[in-house]
Amino acid sequence: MMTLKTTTAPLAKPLLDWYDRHHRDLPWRVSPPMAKRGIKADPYHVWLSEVMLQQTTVPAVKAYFLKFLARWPTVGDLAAAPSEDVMAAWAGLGYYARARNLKKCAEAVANDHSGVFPDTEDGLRALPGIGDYTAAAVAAIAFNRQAAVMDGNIERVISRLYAISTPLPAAKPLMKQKVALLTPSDRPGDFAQAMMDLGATICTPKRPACALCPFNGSCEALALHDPEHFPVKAAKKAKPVRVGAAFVAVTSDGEVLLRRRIESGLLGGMTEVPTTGWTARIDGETSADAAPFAADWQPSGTVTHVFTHFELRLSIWRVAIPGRINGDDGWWEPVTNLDAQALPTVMKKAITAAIPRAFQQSKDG
DNA sequence: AACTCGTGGAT
DNA sequence: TATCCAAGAGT
Repeated sequence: MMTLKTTTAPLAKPLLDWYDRHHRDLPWRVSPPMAKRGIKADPYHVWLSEVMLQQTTVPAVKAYFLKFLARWPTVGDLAAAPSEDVMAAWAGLGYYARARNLKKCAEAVANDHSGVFPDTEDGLRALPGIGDYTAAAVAAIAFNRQAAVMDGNIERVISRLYAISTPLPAAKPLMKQKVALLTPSDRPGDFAQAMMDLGATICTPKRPACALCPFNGSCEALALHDPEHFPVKAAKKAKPVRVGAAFVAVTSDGEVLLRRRIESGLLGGMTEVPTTGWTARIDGETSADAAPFAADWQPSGTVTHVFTHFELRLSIWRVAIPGRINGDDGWWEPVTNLDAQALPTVMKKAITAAIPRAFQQSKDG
């Protein structure tokens, strides 16, 4: 007779035991030894780190997290900060809608919740920039709620544990059910973090270290001798290549013409040098005819930048002029102050192509 | 449901 | 070099 598989809930214990020994120490995390001494996670720290970590690697986040925390120690401080400062501090981290929503969320907490984060998944989910994942993660990690946390790491772990052959993203609801069944009432936050650490360090996309995995006696993908086959994903679309131009004008006083992009869409609300009207779907003009003002524009090479869904090749034009010229919009910024601007990486590349040492001229650098 | 939305490191 | 992909959210 066949043995019915027991409920999967008992898998939480070997995972938590593994986590107690092998957890990563991260700046925003209260590690098990600290928790044992009664240290509680700060919801502000948990929320800030979770937003930064959305589609972003741990190494990239660390410095930004520490910088934000030093500059805005509480959610109230962040709520009171000028948006331009927040966008400039976020520059380089990508997905800039996160920064816009971060500010909105901080304001909502400060103004509508007396400066205290909601302590339930539903309450958190209603805030700007907090989706299914982040609501569950903050509820579990900061408030010890038994929430089912599902991110890319956990999708991989679950898809292998149960050898789920349905492609993502269609398989997400099933995977979330599985996670909910596994999540314990005791230490749900550590369980979620343990699952993510496991996915990041053991159950990796390539060459998973199954010999070290606390689930290796239960993993169906390992039993099939092909863990790398999971998760199955839908095919991706090819990235189109778009072209455009960027214009770097420098006065004899060492000022560069900058302007602000519209609030929505690609690089929304960020600062740029004048560029032509390229988008993910439409090529922009590449010649100096499209410059913000007529001048002796000089070609300065091209910059290639790969976004998530398209590749951009920008023709760079530069000109040295005696003094300011009225552009239709924008402002003139000292080259020595470019580091303080909300310049996304693609714009730093464009400026560097025209002014090679532009970002080595900061006042305190 | 399918798109849009950055960046840099690993393989 | 090309591809993947990393603690996803908003529309």
